[in-house]
Amino acid sequence: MNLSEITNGLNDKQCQSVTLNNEKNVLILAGAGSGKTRVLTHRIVYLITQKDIRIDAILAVTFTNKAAAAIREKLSILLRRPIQSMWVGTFHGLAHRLLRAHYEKARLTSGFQILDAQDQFRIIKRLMKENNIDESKFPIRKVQWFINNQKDEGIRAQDIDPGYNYFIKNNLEVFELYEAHCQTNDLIDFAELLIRSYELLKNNTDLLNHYQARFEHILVDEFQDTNTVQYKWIKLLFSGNNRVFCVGDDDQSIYGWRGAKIENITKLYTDFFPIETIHLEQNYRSTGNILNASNALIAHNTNRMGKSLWTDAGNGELIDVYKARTETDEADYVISSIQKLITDDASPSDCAILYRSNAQSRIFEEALIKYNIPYIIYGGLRFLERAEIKNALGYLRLIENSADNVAFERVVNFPTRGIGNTTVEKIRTFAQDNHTSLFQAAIQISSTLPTRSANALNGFIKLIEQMTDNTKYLGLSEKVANLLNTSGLMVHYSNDKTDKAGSKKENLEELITAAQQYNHEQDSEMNEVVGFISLASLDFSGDTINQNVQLMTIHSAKGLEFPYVFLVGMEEDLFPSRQSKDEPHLMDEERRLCYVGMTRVMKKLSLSYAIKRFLHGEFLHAYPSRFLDEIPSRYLNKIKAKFSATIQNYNADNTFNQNITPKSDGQLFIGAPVKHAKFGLGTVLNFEGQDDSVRIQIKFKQVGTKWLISSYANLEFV
DNA sequence: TCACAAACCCTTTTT
DNA sequence: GGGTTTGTGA
Repeated sequence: MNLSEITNGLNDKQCQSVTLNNEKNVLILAGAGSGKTRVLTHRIVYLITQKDIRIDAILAVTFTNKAAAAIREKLSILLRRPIQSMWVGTFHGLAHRLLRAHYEKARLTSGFQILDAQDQFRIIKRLMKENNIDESKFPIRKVQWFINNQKDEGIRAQDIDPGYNYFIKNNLEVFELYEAHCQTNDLIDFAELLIRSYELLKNNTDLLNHYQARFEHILVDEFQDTNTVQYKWIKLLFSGNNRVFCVGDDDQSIYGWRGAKIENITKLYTDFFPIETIHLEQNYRSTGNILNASNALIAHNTNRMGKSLWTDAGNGELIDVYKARTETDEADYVISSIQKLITDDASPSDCAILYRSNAQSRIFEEALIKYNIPYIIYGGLRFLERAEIKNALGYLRLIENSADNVAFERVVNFPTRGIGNTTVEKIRTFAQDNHTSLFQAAIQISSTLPTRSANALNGFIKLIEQMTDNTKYLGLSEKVANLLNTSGLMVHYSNDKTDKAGSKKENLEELITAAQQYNHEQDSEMNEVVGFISLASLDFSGDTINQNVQLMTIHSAKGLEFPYVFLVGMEEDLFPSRQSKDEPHLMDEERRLCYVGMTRVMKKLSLSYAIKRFLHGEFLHAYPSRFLDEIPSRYLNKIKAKFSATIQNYNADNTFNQNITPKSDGQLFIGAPVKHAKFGLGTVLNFEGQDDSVRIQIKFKQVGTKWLISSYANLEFV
C-alpha cells in the first residue's frame, strides 16, 4: 500500500495528523464531525504499512463497543490482512482480557465473574441487610455510587480515612464488606476491571515490562472521557520508549458524573512531554446554521480549550423550534414531522429522537405506534439486562461453573420450586463457615434439612447435574436451547399471564439466536461459553442495521450522526436537568451535552419543548430551556402556532424499505398478509436480517404491531 | 411457601 | 406512572 492510498480524501490537517513522525506523542483536538475516528484508523494503517510497526504492537482503546467494532472493521478493510493480534477494544474489554490472561497474578481464579450494576446492587443490598445497616438512612443507590466513585478514582476501602464523618464511615463499612465479599466470591464489577488490571500491571514489573515493550503505539479515542484509573492505566503502559496518540474534544466531555476528568487532556502536556497538538476544526457533517448555533451555545461555557468548527457546506435550513402545549402535543408534532419526512422519501432510520433521560421515551414510543412507524429504542432496559435473559444466563453460568454463587442465588428458586428464603439462608451460612460454594454447600446440607425442603433442594441439585451432563458436548446455541427447556424457564414464561404480548418468551427465543450469532474468534482467551457470558455483561449493543426511527438518550448518541434529529424536552429542570442547576460545573456539562446532541445532525435539526408536562403523576408548568436563549435567533425558525397534527395511519403500501430484496421464495414482502397461531391475521410492515435470523415486523389486527423472529414464529403466508 | 393486592418508593446520564 | 417491597390469606 502506498502513502497516497492512506491520505487520499483527507484534508491538510487530517493528513498531517496521520503522517506525523512516528517518534512523537500526539494529541488531536478534534471537534464534532471533523473525522477523528477516521484519523485514528488511518494513523494505525500508516504506522503498519509505512513504518513497519507490527500489528500486535498496536493498542487502540475506545469507550464503547460500537466504536471499537467500527475501528476493527475499517482496519480489516484497509489493511486486507488479519488483525486478531491487534488489541482494539474498550477500556473495560481490554482490562478484562488482561485479567483473564493473568488471573492468578490478579488474585483471581479462572472462573471469575463480572458483576453488572444490577448484580452489584443486589449484593450491596444483602450485605447491608445482613449487617443491620439502615437502608432508609443510607440508600443503596447512594452507597453503590459511593463505592464506584472511589474505585473510579483508584481508591480502595483501605485508603480511606473516614475521620468523624458519620456518612463516610457507614459507606466505608459497606465498601469493606463488599470488597471482602467480592474477593472471596471471585466477583469483578465494572470499576474493578479497571482498578484490578491497573494494580496487576503495577505490582508485576515483569508483566508491565512485557506489555510496555509490546505496545509500541498506544492510541486512545475520546480522551476527554477518561477517568482517573483509565488515565493512570495509560500512563503506566507508557514507558517513554513507546508513543501515544490521543484524540479528544473537551467540548464533548459528558461523563464527568462517572468520574471522567477533562483535565486529563491538559495533563498530557506534562506526563507525556513532548507532545504535538493538532486541531481539527473543519466539520464534514452539519450545515453552517447548525454549526454556528452549536458554536454560539458552547461559547457560554468557561474554561474551554478553545475551538470553533466551520464548514464549507453552506448554511442549510434554519433550526426549527416548536413550542408544544403538552408533552403529547410535542410527541405528535415530532412524529408527524417524521411521517412527512418518510413520505418525502427519507428512511425512518434517517430520523433520531434524542432526549435527556430514558423516561422520556415512552410518549414518543406511543405516538410512533399510533402512526405505525417502525422504531427502535436504545438504552433503557437493554435486552441482556432483562430479568428473563439474566435468569437464562444464570443457568448457563451455573452449568459452566457450579461455584458461580451469583448465578446460584438467581436461579435456585426460579422458576419456583419450593426452595424458600429459610433454606437459602442455611445454605449461605454453611457455605460461609466452610469456605465453599453455595452449590457445594447445598449438596452437603440437603440431608440435614426437613424432608420437604430437602426434596426440593435435591431436585434442584439433580437438575443442574443433569443439565451439565446432557449439554456437555453441545454447541453454545444448543446448550442455551436445552437449558431453556429443562430448567422450566420456557414453560414458566409461556404460562406467564402478566406477559400478555409473549415478549418475554420471544426474548428467550432471541437469546438462542444471539448464541448462534456469537462470534467466538475475537475472545480467544476464553472458551466459548465464558466468552458469551462475558459479552453478555460487557456488550449489549444489539444489531444496528435496521430501518427504524432511532430513539435514544443524548449520551448514547455520542459518536453517531443522523440526517434528521429531534432534540426534545428542551425545558428547564429537564434539560438542563434539575440536579445540575446549582452547580456551575454540572451546568457546563449539561451544555456540552446539548452541544453533542446538536452536532449529531447532518441536515435538519428540530428542537422542541412543552409548556405543560405530566411528570411524576401531576401536571407541571415548564419553562423553555436556557439553552434555547443561548442560541442566536437568526439561526432559529420558531414555530409558535399549534401544529395541526392529523393522525393518519401509516400506509403499508407506501413502503419505506424497498431497497431490501425479499428472499427468493417470494413469500416475504412488505404488505404480505400472514397468519400467526396466537396473534391471528396481520400484515408485514418491515423485516430485517437473513435466513434463520430474519425478524419480521407485523401489524396484527388484534394485538397491534410486533417484531417476530420468523424461524420461531411459525408464520403462515396466506 | 406462594400468589396476589396494596402500599410505597423514586425520578439523569452508562461501561 | 411504574417498578418494587410489604402484607395478607390460602
